Amino acid sequence: MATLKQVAAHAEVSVQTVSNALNAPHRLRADTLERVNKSIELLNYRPNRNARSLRTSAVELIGYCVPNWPNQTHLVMDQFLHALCAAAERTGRHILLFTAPPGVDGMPTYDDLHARRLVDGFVLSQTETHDPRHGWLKEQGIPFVSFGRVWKQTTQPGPWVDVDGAAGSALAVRHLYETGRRRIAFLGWPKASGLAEDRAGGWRDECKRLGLPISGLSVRCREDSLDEGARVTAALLDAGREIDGIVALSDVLALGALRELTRRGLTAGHQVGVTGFDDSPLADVVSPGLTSLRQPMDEIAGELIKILTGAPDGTPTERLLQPELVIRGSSAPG
Amino acid sequence: MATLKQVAAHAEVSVQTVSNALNAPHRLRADTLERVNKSIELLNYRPNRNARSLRTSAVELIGYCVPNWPNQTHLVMDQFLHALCAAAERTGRHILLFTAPPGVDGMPTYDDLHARRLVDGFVLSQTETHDPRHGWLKEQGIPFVSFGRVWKQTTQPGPWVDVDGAAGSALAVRHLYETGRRRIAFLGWPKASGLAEDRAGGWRDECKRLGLPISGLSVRCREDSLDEGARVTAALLDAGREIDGIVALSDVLALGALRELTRRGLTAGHQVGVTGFDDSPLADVVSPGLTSLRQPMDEIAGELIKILTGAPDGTPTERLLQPELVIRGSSAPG
DNA sequence: CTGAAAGCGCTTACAG
DNA sequence: CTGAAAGCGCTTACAG
Repeated sequence: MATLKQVAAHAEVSVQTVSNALNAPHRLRADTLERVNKSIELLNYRPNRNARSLRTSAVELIGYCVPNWPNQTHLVMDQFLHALCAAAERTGRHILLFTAPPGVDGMPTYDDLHARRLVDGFVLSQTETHDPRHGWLKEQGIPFVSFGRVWKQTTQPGPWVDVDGAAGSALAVRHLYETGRRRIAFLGWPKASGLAEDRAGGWRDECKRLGLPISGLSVRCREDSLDEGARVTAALLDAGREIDGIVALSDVLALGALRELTRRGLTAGHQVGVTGFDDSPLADVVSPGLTSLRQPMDEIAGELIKILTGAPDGTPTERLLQPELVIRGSSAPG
Repeated sequence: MATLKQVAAHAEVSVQTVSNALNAPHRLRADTLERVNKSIELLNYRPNRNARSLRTSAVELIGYCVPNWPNQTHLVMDQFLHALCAAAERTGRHILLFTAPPGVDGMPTYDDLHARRLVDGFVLSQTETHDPRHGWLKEQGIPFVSFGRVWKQTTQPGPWVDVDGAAGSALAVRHLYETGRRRIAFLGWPKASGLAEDRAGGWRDECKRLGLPISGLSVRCREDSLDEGARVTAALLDAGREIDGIVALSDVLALGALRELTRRGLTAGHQVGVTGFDDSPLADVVSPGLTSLRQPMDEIAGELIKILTGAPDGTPTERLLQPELVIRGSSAPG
């Protein structure tokens, strides 16, 4: 491997000039620049990143904790990681993956990675209600940005990017309404998580706005599973709610609803319109396909990187992005 | 941040001694070691990784190209990444994620990451038939290990770890046989990929061994989609093949088969036993669940890291691991 | 516009 | 067992 010194010798300039050619080319006279660049190319020179990082104390690496929740598979993680990676690379940075215990037990790992200068900062995701990581990192002065809000806190520590769940539900309700549905149920999650409340609120408000009934049409599932989605759908139908639309809080729940409809000889997208959330690979697995709310991954990733790497310190930044309804057969006009 | 120098001053030893306390503690006298360690703890010292890497020219980072194939979602990628990360961390290393164009167009990216010392080497996955990356990397002398074989080459460049697809199919056939099935079909893939041939071969051989028919029972799908799995299953049934078992090359294809069976009023796991490959999250999405062949992710990851970081140069290493059959309702005794 | 010098924080032979 | 010195490959003020 060629070094800066060798390039300098070859181009008959000082190392400083070569460094400038790379990092501040405008400082060089045109002919010098050209000569240096020729030498760089000829020697196939690539700056050693470790030397640079040591000097500048910036590693241009962003830490991301790869989640491991067997009970809640992150079905769009590959999409998210690809988008995050691509966004980081657009600024000359990369993503460093690591594992850590959940919650506060994982903080020493975050701290260590930062202290040993393996990363400049972190992107947090899989945010939980009362997530302790944000406050901890902020207190330590470790740079981070969160994908997802920490709910149930008056003011969230640090910057975040999230997708507007309420607007998503409203979009789904409006779409079902426009395809002729008038009794639209909502399938929610177990305990009152912030995310669930957000999406439920959007359903409720939009139904009210459209003059649709909501009483008895919102149900909570015990867990995010297909079986629960099916069970709850069965309960709604058995109770004689006469529903003709279902907005489910997740694709998994929505698929459960579809299964129950099929089992009863009802055609999803015909008698009952169904929508899910996140536009996971599951949405394309059923037939007809599941209408679902897509998270704008590229935009999310772009904002995360921009905030983490660009925002001047102390500027709390918050970005709420809009989901997009991907329409498939499960919500075809009835 | 405390530096080595400050720790040395605090412990009243030379920097060299502190370095030894960290990297070769056996060289220190017990009391010196203890004194140094106390100072390290007191000053909350963490060695700067960039300085270390600059000196040793090892970054302890392993590159992994995050795939982006919308048409072939990597359904177990999160499992793989978690296992890979954990295995790397057990050796003090981490995973660096990056994106690159597919095929030979991506090689400059690999080269650049290595030349600029962002990574020591690479883990390749999503290996394709005739994958050009292996030969290229080997030629450049860039360390790598492949998860998955490059088929159609007499001798594959570089070390690899893979899962025995033939053994997997054989396991599935034997299981279906043991639950009473005697006419077991195989759902394969479009063109003759090495992976597809491998798995098809296992089905064929095991059927022959058990004295089961194979003629007309092996079909190729045009793509890895649910619809194709369903279409091909319908064709088999319409042709009066009287099948009572289906070994599918992927979970997606298997799910298609299940859908078609359900559509015809047949109960999977009752009249027809069905198995898939990879034990993706999809396997748990259907009801009854899909029996599928699980790849031993932790073992795969462990071997990959061991080969990449431990093998002395020039030792070509090849590891073929065994999949495990995860039995669910789709293959319950008929 | 260009260059000589110092220094980022470590590790590695080499002496003692 | 411990220490003084050199050096990994860059960048950053600072002079000229």
